[in-house]
Amino acid sequence: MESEDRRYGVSFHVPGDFVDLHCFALKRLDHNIDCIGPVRVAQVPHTAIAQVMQEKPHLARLLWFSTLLDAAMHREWIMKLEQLTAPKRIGHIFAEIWRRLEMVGLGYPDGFNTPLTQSDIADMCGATPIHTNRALAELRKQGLADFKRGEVRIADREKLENYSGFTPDYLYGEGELSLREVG
Amino acid sequence: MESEDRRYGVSFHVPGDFVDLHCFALKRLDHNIDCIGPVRVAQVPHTAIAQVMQEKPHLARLLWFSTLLDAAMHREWIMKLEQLTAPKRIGHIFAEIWRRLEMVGLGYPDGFNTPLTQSDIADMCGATPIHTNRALAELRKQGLADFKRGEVRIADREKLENYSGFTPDYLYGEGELSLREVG
DNA sequence: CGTGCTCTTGAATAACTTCAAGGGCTGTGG
DNA sequence: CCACAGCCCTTGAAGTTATTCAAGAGCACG
Repeated sequence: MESEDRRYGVSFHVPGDFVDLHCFALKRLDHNIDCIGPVRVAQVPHTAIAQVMQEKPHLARLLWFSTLLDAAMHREWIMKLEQLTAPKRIGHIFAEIWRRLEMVGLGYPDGFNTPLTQSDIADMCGATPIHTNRALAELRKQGLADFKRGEVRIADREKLENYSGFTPDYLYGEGELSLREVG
Repeated sequence: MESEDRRYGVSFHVPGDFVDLHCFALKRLDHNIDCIGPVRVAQVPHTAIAQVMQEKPHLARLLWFSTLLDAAMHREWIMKLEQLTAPKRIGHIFAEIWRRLEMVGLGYPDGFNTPLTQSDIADMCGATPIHTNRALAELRKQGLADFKRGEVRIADREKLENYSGFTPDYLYGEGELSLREVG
């Protein structure tokens, strides 16, 4: 809680996400976007969004919905940071990553893989890398999650989610407004 | 960081804010809304929003903008919780409240008044009321801010904002898209 | 004139950071 | 193929920040 120039994470994206649609309406960006793993990017010019907004109200609402999803996730992160200890924060973010990867078909039955390092996780959990390392050891010891160089194995999903106070509601995964419908 | 049923705060509103526009597009609410002080409320039926969205694209974009502002504030809170110690978090939230009250003409040159108690502040800063109390004493001692039963006096704005790592960018107060233009 | 809420203080414990050092894996150049 | 550099992870120990438990003071309202 000292160093001025430490990086901090406010959210993350999985393949398929519309990245930083926010800057379309905000006009200016209040954060940076870093790539951790390899990425494939499609760009959407702002003029195209503006046109879609005008011509297809249903799609406009869908775009709006997608940014509100980001806000809902931000709120959950705020809860996480205000209420949970480091091991629980990490368990919580693991639960979120796993669910979100599954939603785009990239999860496994026993966990997931990620390009994130322990330092990256630390940045997203408001802890030092060292403390994060010890928290990970704790999760491992308790049989909740096993992180090893980007491979995360989770024996019992319910156990981990209960431990971390995670409920997937805020991901709005059931939505009839799901983005995936539009292809 | 222990008790299960503690309340936590993810944001606050000042008079004039469109409260929880999010639930229009999300359909379902992932948080509660508490009134701390006296309030005056105007309700907007969802059907009216839907109609405006369809007929006035410019207004639709304004509504969208207003929810993105909430998301930007969420991000700043995440930074605050990940990076700052309790006294700085409190200084930060004081700076934000002050600015936002000023934007609607409710601030004073030397601070602001608020119905918030120390416990409420604690809920928004992820600290216990006791620790919040000591952090407030620290701010007082350092001449940064003086909280006394809802009256907050700030001698030197710049000093407080520097101390707390606060910059008002994320409030997008200069916007040509400012909500106030529409009346 | 108490009852309840807000605020304050003290002391013991827990959570987290910082400083310091070392181990393990991977890729690269000699 | 080996040596080395660099990153990622791990561990120890001391110090700081925050929580918990406990108790009491100040103020407002009925």
